[in-house]
Order: sequence, then structure tokens, then C-alpha cells
Amino acid sequence: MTAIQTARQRARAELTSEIKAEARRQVAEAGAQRLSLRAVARELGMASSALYRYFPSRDDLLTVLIIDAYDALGESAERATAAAAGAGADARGQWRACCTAVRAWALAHPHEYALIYGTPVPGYQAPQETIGPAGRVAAVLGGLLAGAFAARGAGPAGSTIARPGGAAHPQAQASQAQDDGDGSGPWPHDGLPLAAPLPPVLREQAATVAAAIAPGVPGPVIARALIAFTQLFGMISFELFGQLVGSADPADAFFSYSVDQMADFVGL
Amino acid sequence: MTAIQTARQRARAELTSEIKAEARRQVAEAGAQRLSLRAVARELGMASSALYRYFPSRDDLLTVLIIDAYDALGESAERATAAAAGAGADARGQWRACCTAVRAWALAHPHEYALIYGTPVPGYQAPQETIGPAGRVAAVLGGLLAGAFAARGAGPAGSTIARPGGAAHPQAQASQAQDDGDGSGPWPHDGLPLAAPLPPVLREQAATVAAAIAPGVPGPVIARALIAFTQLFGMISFELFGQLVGSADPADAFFSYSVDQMADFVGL
DNA sequence: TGTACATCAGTGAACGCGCGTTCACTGATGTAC
DNA sequence: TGTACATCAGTGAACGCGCGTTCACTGATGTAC
Repeated sequence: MTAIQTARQRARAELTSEIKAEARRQVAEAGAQRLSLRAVARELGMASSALYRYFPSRDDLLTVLIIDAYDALGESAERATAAAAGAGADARGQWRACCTAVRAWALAHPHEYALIYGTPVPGYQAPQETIGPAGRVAAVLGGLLAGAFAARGAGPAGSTIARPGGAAHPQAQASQAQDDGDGSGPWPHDGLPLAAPLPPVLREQAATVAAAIAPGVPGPVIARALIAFTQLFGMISFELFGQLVGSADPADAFFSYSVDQMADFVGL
Repeated sequence: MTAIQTARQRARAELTSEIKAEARRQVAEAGAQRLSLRAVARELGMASSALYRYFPSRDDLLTVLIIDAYDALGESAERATAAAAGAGADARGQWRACCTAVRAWALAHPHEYALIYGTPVPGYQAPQETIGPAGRVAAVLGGLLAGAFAARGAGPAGSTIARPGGAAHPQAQASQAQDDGDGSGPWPHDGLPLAAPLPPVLREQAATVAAAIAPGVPGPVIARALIAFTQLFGMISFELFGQLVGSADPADAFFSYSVDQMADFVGL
């Protein structure tokens, strides 16, 4: 158990990743349900039974691929967001960058996208380990909201990421996560009233989400962010799965427009 | 070819629908990819080869099930909307009824929902016949918008479906489908500016959609309706596919809130 | 009304395929003394 | 440093399964004269 790996350990690590790579290749090419241990083994020039030294079953291999896909998507979103921030983009610009990266990744890896956001494999139960990676995109967007909210709450002096046309409300204070009441606060909603107060159940769910990934953001904004989040993935799924044929296909313009509208919607 | 069916014709019609029913049962229970011609034949007590007298291939049987699923969902949405209208609901109430019916159907028939809105079966190409049934829900919502828009454009006298709190703009006229410019018109947007004019591609796509299912509704409203539409199905898919676990699950409150927000968003 | 023929439903065997997983085994690598 | 033993990777055959589809066939139903 030293830092120096034995030859065996190195070989094992290498083969493990070769198996994953080949499996990923098959999923990318033909979809998750066509993933076959025998085909992977064949391609790697080994007996199919040998794979069982590395993965206890097909489902376990699938789980690893799912985690990898979530991670790849999450990393792509994080990178794009950070790059936008580095280039001086405000919160809205970063939101755009994140959403655009998610779509770009999905278009580039449609079967891997389907693996994580499409129909779940029947009988397959996502294990605990997938939860973290699955939340990375949400964490990025939640972080953006939290950052923007904190900056605005701090007043004009701290409003480096305030939207050019957006009217900050300097009189308000930054709220905490439990301040998820009616959403009246420092948030410029582009004139859109956050009218409907959250029903109790949603209020608590929003508080949980806020505590996890968007501290300080009030409940109604979280609720809207959830709406924007489901819209984002709904739109991408529709595009990939052919549901936009006959309406917004090709979807570039619609996507771009939607992202803008949803950024308005959440108050960025 | 008379109206009177021969015994053969009656038997054929009956068996055809029995096959479909059994196939539907299997899909409902285990998902589309588990649908097996042999299992269907087994359950019906006949040789598997006999099915080929009724359906030329497994894919054709699947296509029929897909069409049936679209039709069942569409009919459910249409019924609920009509019932709401019959009960005196305004356009917004009908919109709610339609969305709620879609979700209810999806929750009651998760595998059939996945069959039509989940990951497409690899290699399967949806044939022309699916297009009509696939558009029924969209047609309902488009019709609601068109009706509401026409009523408001006609002024207060015709505003039988005007929203109680909604401010109609009596000075404006009902626009035609090609009046899809900046969205300034008789539409009360709850203070939300339809600021961003549509880019050319989206503008044309919106005009096509409007011409098909929502005549007279301006482009920006169509674009927002498309956003609401993708949000609706994105949210339902997330709920069914387990993506809301840890945030808005159970999703009843979130769903209801979202429908309200999106009704505001499209100006109902 | 009766007969000859065509149409069609349904059968059962077979083709050819691929899959996940298990198991007893060989031989190489690593480890403890 | 060398030896005895334990660990582990990989093999190849086999189990048991299910699938979609084809084909030659039998026998019943329908039709034309």
C-alpha cells in the first residue's frame, strides 16, 4: 500500500481505464443498451470472463460510465463558466456560458447525454455515488445566483456583476438561505413580480436546495431557477430526441433565445 | 369490401387489437426495450410466427404503440381542457388543466411516456404517421393562446376568457400570424417585457408554428410558448426519471407552481 | 345451390445470433520468512 | 538472497437464456361461376 505501484497495480489501473474507454466508445456509438461486455472484451482481445476481474457486473460498468458522463458534463460546464468569468463576463454572461456548454456537450455526446438524462435503464437503480457528479451543473448555476445575489445585496459598491440594464436595489440586505419568504429583496426581476408565494412544501425544498448550492438566495428565485433548469434540459432533450422537428429545428436560435429569456426569468 | 365484415375480417380486427393490447401491457410493465414478439405470442397462446400475419416486424408494432401513446396522451389533454372550458374556466384555467392532465397521464403511464418522450430506440426512425398524434398537446396549448389572443384583440366585449386580474389592452387589434415582430400588441405580459426581438430563424419557425396551431399569435409569444412547452416536458421527464430526487421531489407543489409561472410567462 | 379454386390464418421447426455469468484451471507476480 | 506460499490476472469452455425472422406446410374461410 505504498505510493509506488507494483507492476500488477499499474497493469490493473491501465486495463481498467482501457475497459472503460472501450465501453464508453460503444455507448457513444450505439447507445447504452447496446453496451455488451462480450463486445468490449472482444475489442480488447481478451476473454469476456476476464472483465469480471475488473467489474463485478455489467451494471457496475454502466454505473461507472454514468458517473463519468456526469463528470464530463459537469467539468465542461464548470470550465466554460470559469472561462467566461475570466474573460470578464458578468453573472448573466456566465449563466449563458454554462447553459451553452451543457448543450454543446450534449450535442457532442448524444448517447452519453441520453445515458444520464434519457430513459433510465429498467431495473437499474442509480447508486449513491452518482449523486455528487449529477449535481455539478446545478451547483454551477446555483453558485452564480448566490454570487450575484450577494453582490447586489452588498450594494452598488459590490455590484461588479450587476447587469448593465439591471436596477440594483441598494436599500436591501443580503438575505440568508432561510429568508425565502415572498422573494421581495434586492433582486431586480425585470419587472416580473415574484407574486405567488411558495406553498409550504416547495418552500422547504427550495430552502434545502439553497442551503446546498445557492446560499442566500430566496425561495422564489430558487423555484424559478428550478424552472429554468428543467427548461434547459427539457429543451436539450427535445432537440436531441427529435421532438423539435417541425417547430424549432434547427434549434440554435431557439436555444439562445431561451437562455436569454430564462436568465431574465431568474433575475440575472 | 362491403360494410358487412366477414368472419375472417372480424377475427383479424379482434386479434390485431388483442396483440396491441398485450404489447401495450408489456411495455407498460417493463418498458419498450423489453417488448418481445415471442412473449406477446406466448401470452396470447399462439405461435410467434403467427404475429407476422398482423405486423410485418417488431418495429411496426412499436410504431403502432407509439402512435397509440401519443393519441392517449393527446386525448387526455384535450378532454381535460374541454372539461375545464365546460366548467367555465378561462384560458389560464384551461392551460392549467391541460398541463396537469399531461403530467397525470405521464405518472399513470410512465413507460408509455418514456416510449414517446424518452430516449429514442436506437436505429428506430419515427415514421410520418406519428407526426399528427405527436402534436396534439401542442395543438391544445396553441389553440388556447390563439383563442385568448383573438378574444383580447377583439376588445373587452369579446374578452370572455380574459383573466380576472389580467389587464386587456383594448386599443390593440388582433394580429395575424405574420405580425410576429416585437410582440407589442394586445398581450398583457404581466409587466414582463417581450424585449428581445426574435432572430430571423426563430422568427420564421415561430410563424410556421403559429400558422399550424396558433393563428394570430405573435412570434415572441410563440417563442415563449415553446419555452413553456419544453419546460413542461422537461419537468415531467425529470420527475419520472428521478432527476428531481434531492430537490423538488415529491414534485406536486413544484409542478403546480411552475404551471402558474409559465402561464404568466406566456401572458395567460 | 353446389362445386372448384384462391385466399388467408396459423403451425412448428429451424436458422443464426448474441448475451451475462460461472467455474475449474494455468501461470505469472508479489510477499513473508 | 533464496525459497515457499499466497495472491491474482486471464483463459476457454460451458450453462442457460431469449430473441426476430423465415419457411414449407395444413386446414379453414371466402369467392366466382
